[in-house]
Amino acid sequence: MNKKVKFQTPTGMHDILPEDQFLYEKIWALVDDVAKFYGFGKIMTPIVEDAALYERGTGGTTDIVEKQMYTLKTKGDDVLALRPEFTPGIVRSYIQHGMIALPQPIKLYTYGPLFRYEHPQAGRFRQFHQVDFEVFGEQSAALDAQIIQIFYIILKELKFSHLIIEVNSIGDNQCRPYYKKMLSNYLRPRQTSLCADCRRRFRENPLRTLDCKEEKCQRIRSQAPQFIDHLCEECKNHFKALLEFLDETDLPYHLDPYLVRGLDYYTKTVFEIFSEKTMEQTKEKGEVLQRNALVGGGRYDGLVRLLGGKDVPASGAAAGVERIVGLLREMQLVPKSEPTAEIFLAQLGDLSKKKSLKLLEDFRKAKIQVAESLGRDSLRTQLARADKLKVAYTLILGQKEVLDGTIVIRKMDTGEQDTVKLANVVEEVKKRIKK
RNA sequence: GUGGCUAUGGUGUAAUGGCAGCACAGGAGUUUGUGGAGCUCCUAGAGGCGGUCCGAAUCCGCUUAGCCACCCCA
Repeated sequence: MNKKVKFQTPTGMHDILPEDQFLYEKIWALVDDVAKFYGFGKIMTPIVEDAALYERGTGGTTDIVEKQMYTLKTKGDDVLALRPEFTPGIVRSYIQHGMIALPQPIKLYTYGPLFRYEHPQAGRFRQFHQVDFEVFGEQSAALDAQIIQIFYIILKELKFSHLIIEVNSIGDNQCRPYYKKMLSNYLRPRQTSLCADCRRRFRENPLRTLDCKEEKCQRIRSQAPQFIDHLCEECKNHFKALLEFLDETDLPYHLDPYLVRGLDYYTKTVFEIFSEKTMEQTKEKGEVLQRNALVGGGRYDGLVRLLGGKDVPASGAAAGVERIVGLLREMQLVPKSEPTAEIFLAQLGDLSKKKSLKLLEDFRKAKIQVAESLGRDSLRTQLARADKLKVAYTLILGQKEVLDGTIVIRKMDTGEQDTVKLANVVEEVKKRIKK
């Protein structure tokens, strides 16, 4: 290895090695399956978009846009950004392709890498993956509930047990300005008692003081007017309908009146899904409750219009894949990776090595996984390799066998060996692994 | 952007200023065509740069990276 230069993954980014692929593949397959059933079509949008799409869509005052975007200038002087989240890109696609002309609702899903420039820590990376579901053109809370249900199902299928769904409504542009004012009026005389962060939040986005973890702030907010008491009629009804749908589906939700989300575009429904396990564990460590959501989302009725489309209601959510994978590992819910091969082909001598290539192809056609070690000549090492791979049978094709047109089938756990005709070996193996 | 902790073969670790050692993994063997145990041998290491010192993995400075926390978020 070169002593001077040591290349490694950029900060906050990781290789997903062959031995870890099965977990990701399992998640993709599950998501495809659930999405298909619920009528969501897969969409893949570019990893880079016009940076202005996020500045306008995600919101110029959000951290994501203010300090976490990877932007780049092309030779043609376009300013592009590595996507920090999915929603604006999908909204752009909805508008660009005139999906409004299609029968609504339009249900879309996707998954892939996202990029945010921030300091990496537990469950937080600069390149990470999300699974994302979006619905356009339907204002009913039924769709909000369905999205929550879909993510709940996905986590359930991955064997998560203690899931909790936090829901809230943050109103719309009818009632939110009104409530914001009310909250500000309440907070203003109490500013000095807030923590330093909340004093800043009070100026920038008073709603965010609601989910502060500082005890003194929590004391203050407990007396604060609650948004759900001051929703406008439409938002109130929408929220009520959502809760009824959730009751109907038996989802274990919890109304958290202090749940507000950082993105500017949310209206009405907001929700997050946590594993209670993470909460317990962080409590044990004596730390402040860690709120690493597995899933987060909500309704964004104003975004399509904001990005240049018609006034189309929409709702969506995204799950953090690395967080899911990390938690699966922590809770030891990680399934053992499947054995890579069922049988092993050991060969001795040039002639038999030549026959091996063709034989392997016969097994591939029969859909039987065969491992081999064609680079090695010693039978001893080949058997050792077969043993390590935990295959049930090893085929031994030696010089003698090649001349006789036969092959040895060795049962690894007992050491029993049968000699069969080379022409029949696929059939013979099939017979044995079926048992 | 701020703060705390850390950095030794591929992996996990040891050695408190004096020969970098161990385990696992990997490779070659263990009498020539039969695995799992044992044994023998081999491969492979101080993140980088500088400083102190006769001598640095060890002390100091800077830097890079990792982990964790704040902020914020999936």
